[in-house]
Amino acid sequence: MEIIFKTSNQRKYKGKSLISFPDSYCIIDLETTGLDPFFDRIIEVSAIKICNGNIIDKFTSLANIDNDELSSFITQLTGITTEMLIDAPNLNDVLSEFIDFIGDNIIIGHNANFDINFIYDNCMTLLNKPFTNDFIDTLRLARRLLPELKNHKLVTLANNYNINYSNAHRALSDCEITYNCYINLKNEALQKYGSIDAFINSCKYHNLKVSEITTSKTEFDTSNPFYNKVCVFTGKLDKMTRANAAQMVVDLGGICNNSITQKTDYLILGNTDYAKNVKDGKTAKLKKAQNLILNGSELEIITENVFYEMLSNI
DNA sequence: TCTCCTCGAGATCT
DNA sequence: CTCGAGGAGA
Repeated sequence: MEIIFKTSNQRKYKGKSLISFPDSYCIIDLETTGLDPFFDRIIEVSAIKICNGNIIDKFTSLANIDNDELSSFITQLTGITTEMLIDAPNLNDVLSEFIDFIGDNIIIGHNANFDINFIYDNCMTLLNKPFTNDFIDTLRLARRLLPELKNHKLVTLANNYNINYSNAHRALSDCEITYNCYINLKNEALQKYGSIDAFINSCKYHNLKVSEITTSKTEFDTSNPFYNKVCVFTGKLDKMTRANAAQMVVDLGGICNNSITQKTDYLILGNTDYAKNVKDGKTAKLKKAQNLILNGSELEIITENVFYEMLSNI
């Protein structure tokens, strides 16, 4: 049996994936012989250059694959045939021109990592330099802006915005489709979030703050065990999310907090097996709670199951 | 409070 | 790859 070890491709100088909506950029798309940059080859390269919101230039070229036979699957998918590639220029030359065309523009593509990885690896081997441009992925934007869609394939996005998809799967056509999607996604961000900045902010890392959870209830059963009690969670609950559990506590007139203090009444223990960075199987919150108890605090440490039993007895 | 880490789950590109 | 859930540490 033959075992093939893939070289570790770290792509150390690869650009960053950005969430932003610039007015100057290059849309790119590739057609290739398959999905894997290590085994497969680029057969078509296209780009559209946009400056201050206007299309100012386009680039497209096929690239030969040394008279290799193109698979029928790719021919059927793209319409590109083996014959069409025979007289095409070498990828080496195509790539040089392409890199010049792109310059230091921000790249935009649908599932941009796919194209960027192919370009990066071929730049390394053919031109002996990395491809470092930052990029914007319309797939990533679409997942954020259109979570209601079934999926976020380019065809689905195009249908959603009534964009003509009939010439899809040739590189320049896909660039045009991606361009139209990008314009629409920008509008989507404005409409759904009020401003581009508001959307970008919503993408930033966001911790669950259980202390900020509110309730619509106005009257509480003051005899329930959570009423006016301060609860803290640690670990991952098996049967519900922490947000849901915290909501139940708050709905009973309880208070949730993110850290253990003198005022904490209950520490609810979830599962910490998954967390490899937890030493001794004890989270920082559990250790702190145990110390407080040793010093005479009334704080109670309860398991997830006990927590549910207390809830079901109400 | 903010930043960075880890893990598992779920997609998309030709 | 990216995201969400959650932890650790400054």
